[in-house]
Amino acid sequence: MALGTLRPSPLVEQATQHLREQITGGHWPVGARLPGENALAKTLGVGRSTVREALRALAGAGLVQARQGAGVFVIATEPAEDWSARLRRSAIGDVYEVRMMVEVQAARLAAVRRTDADVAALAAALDARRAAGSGDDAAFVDADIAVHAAVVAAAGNPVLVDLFAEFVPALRQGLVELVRLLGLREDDPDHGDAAHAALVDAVTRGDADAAGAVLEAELRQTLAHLHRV
Amino acid sequence: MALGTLRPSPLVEQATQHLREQITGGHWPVGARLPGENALAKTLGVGRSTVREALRALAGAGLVQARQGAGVFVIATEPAEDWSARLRRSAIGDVYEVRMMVEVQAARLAAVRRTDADVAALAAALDARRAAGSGDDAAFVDADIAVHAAVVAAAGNPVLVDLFAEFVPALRQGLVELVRLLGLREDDPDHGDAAHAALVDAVTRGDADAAGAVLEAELRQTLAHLHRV
DNA sequence: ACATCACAGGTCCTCAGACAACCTGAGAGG
DNA sequence: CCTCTCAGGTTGTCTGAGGACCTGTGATGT
Repeated sequence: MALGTLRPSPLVEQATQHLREQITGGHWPVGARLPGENALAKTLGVGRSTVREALRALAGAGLVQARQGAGVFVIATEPAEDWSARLRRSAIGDVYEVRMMVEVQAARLAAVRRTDADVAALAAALDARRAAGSGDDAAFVDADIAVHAAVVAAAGNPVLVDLFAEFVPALRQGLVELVRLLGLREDDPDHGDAAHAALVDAVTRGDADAAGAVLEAELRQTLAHLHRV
Repeated sequence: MALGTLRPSPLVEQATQHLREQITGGHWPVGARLPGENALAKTLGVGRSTVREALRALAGAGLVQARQGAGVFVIATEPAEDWSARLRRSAIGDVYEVRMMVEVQAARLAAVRRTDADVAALAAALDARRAAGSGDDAAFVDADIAVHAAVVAAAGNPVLVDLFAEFVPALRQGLVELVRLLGLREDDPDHGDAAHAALVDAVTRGDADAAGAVLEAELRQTLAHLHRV
């Protein structure tokens, strides 16, 4: 047995835990200013550098934020639950509706901002989707999502890319199920290739209205299928 | 001076960002041992305390773990951090752009779906915003955000409500700063009350086009201010 | 009376140095 | 081959110092 587990944890971790409890426990609400480093050091009975490292750990966790000359402020009271996981628990219809709202606007932006590199990536993703048409369901869904991700990436907003990435797990789960249940790929001989090609073409041409319309039509159709289930 | 005389952001954050990139970029895979604190200090051109705080921030984010006497080890390469924290680090302009895309569509949806309870909540939020017009900046920003949250809530999609909630901390931080820096409330005698009233009115009447247009105009104006900073 | 400005105090930021606690691997000894 | 010892390197902690920055306060001028 490791005797090391009995030894007291580093002071920094004790201090971090203590401060975290003050925050999550509501003693210091959002927006509150924490006592100064010297005061905290005295209160906790540790050195100033130890307090600084504890505060830095909380900052890394997104609970506090330091402003030079002003103080350290609480910016969140919870470790912020995983939004992506919450999405997976939500109704797929609700998720898909929001995804549609975001992605249609992203496609319009992409048509305006896409670079040459974006255009090449779009073409490659479209080819990959065609190639996956004969593969298994999961691989096809992945390739399909990759095309949509490429469109979002072409909008040139990193926050947008991150946001779409949050949707991917939930989308993947829901779409694989949908494809299996309804056999969409059999209903549709070209596996939706025409719609995706039209989307990529519109973005490449820089036609925002067409890009938005084509994408919205495609997504609305899938959304209708989801509501049928 | 390895980092130059100009300090756009605290050295700790620069060091944290640099180390984070090494990890997320795959330069240091999971299980790898980072160079010693003294070595990192020399490499980054900063003091050992600064390196320690940067490492502590990464530890708080769950990327690395320090073992006394052994070294600092990578325990995850993915930012495993929550989406909301990532938003706070993103450029406020990018965040605001995405927020605009989402919220304008939400407003259109709200105009179609709002219930009587939604209408009452909207009116209450609008009144609260008026009352906060004479309060301090933070309270006013909170009341402003509450109106927008009420609009999003009226769209009747729980995923949308969650998504907007993720934006709130980043928005709050950015807007408080903006209000303080530019003194927007002084430029605008009615504190943007007319625009908000028009938005609430359009949603109440069920006019989707008007709701989307009014909101887009207001958000685009604020976005322009952000780009001026 | 109001607006503007300078300033002092408090706060965080960064560095340097010192010592303690601890882990790891190499080598001595059995 | 196994065990023990130990030296070197590493993180943990504290102290002291000075710089940079923010904010409220009071003096000043209009």
